[in-house]
Amino acid sequence: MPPVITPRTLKGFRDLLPAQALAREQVLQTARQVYRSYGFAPIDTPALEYLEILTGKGSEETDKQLYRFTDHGNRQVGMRFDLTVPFARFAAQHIGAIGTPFKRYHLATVWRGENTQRGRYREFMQCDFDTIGTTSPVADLETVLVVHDLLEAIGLERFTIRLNDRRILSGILQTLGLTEQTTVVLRGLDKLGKQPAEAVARELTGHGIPAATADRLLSLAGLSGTATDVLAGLEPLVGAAEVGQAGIKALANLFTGLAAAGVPAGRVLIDPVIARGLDYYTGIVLESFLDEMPGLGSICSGGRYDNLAGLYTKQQLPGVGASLGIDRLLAGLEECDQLEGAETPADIFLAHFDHAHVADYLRIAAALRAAGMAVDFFPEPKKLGQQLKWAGKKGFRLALVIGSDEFAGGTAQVKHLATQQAATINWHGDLAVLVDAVHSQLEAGG
RNA sequence: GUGGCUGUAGCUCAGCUGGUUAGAGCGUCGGUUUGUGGUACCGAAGGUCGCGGGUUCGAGCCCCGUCAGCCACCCCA
Repeated sequence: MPPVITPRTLKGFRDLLPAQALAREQVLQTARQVYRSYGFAPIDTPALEYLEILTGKGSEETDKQLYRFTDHGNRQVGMRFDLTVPFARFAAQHIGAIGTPFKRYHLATVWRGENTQRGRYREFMQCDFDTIGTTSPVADLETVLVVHDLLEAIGLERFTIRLNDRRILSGILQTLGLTEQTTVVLRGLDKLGKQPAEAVARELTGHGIPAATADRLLSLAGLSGTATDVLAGLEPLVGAAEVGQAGIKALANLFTGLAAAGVPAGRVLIDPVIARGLDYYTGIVLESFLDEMPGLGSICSGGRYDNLAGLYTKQQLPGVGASLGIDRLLAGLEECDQLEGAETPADIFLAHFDHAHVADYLRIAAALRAAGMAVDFFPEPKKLGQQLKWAGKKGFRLALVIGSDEFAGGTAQVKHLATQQAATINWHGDLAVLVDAVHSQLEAGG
């Protein structure tokens, strides 16, 4: 007997059981539907890229997190750590074929060799969508609308989209004379949600920023209320800086658009502290949070950038987009027990009751499937009670019980597994009648 | 990557200052006589106490390492 190998998965990598995989697939399907409803088209790119493509940005952080290796052809290879960089390469390479404006979505797995935490894995999926080749505010508005529609379509009850515009921050930094310390300031502001204001203030003054200036920056966090209120509060901080004024105006217009599109007030608000770590954002930036779990972090983030593919082409490609972190979202929902527990994708359980009628069962199952219903036919003629117990646990909606008595009488029993209510169908051996009856039972079952 | 906490049956945990064959609830499986589940009763299976090493007459309990999870920093989905 050879020793068994311990079954295990790598840190940050995990298996999905049916309930989790079904939940993920359902969200993916929702994302596809919403993205497509706005005209975004799917693309795909390889999981592996030439290392130079991925490290081109030169950020040491991504360098550290990259999974990299040398392949058998002695090529330096990296695994993609997001979908934006591969998209930039893709756009640069194919812009002649796709033309602008171009709207794409991309649902795929990415890998980051960073430390794990709740909702943070080393392998996870992102659901990106972007519009490139236009600087129109309509595209910005549409991005927010897509995020809103998506979160709503997923069935989230309580979520908040937080919006800001990098130009406002730029304006404030200009007015305060802190343009040189942009990185330090934005990083500090980003922490305001998690850390006490004093700690952030200390960090800022530690970088040589005068205490009075730091206080003005921190006052950003105190701004709250409606979009109009917050923007009014930002005016004096932005002062005469033109970029900042442009940002304020853009956000004001954006909120007008959101209202026109029917987004409920309160779903989207302005958070002047949102900056987003990535340095390529230049216009609006957004993050979204589950109201119940702010600690989970943003589940859907994005923004506008001036030049997506500058590393790979001379052509300037502005764009705007966002990304849903589906695994983080699902981790959050699972923790709140908000995931549906079904372990089967099929609605109908067909009991294997009378072994002599296997051919009939197969015929019935085929007819139901042909009508678009998913049917699971139990493989063995176990005791009916056990079959029903199994079916109930798996989360089927209907159980179809047809034994020799039913076959003799041309009837069938349909059982709603959740409520235990049963109905008798008279189909007289006519499959079409049976299919219709089962279908209407499914609809009725809610 | 750095620091802190944690790791006992599928799940949630108990296991007194280290001492004989490691327990409970839930779940799973089987049964409570012939064709009907989630309630009740009976019974069974399932753990080399994450893994490896050390200290000890003796370790689930102590020490070291390692792997994994959680939290913070960092960064982000």
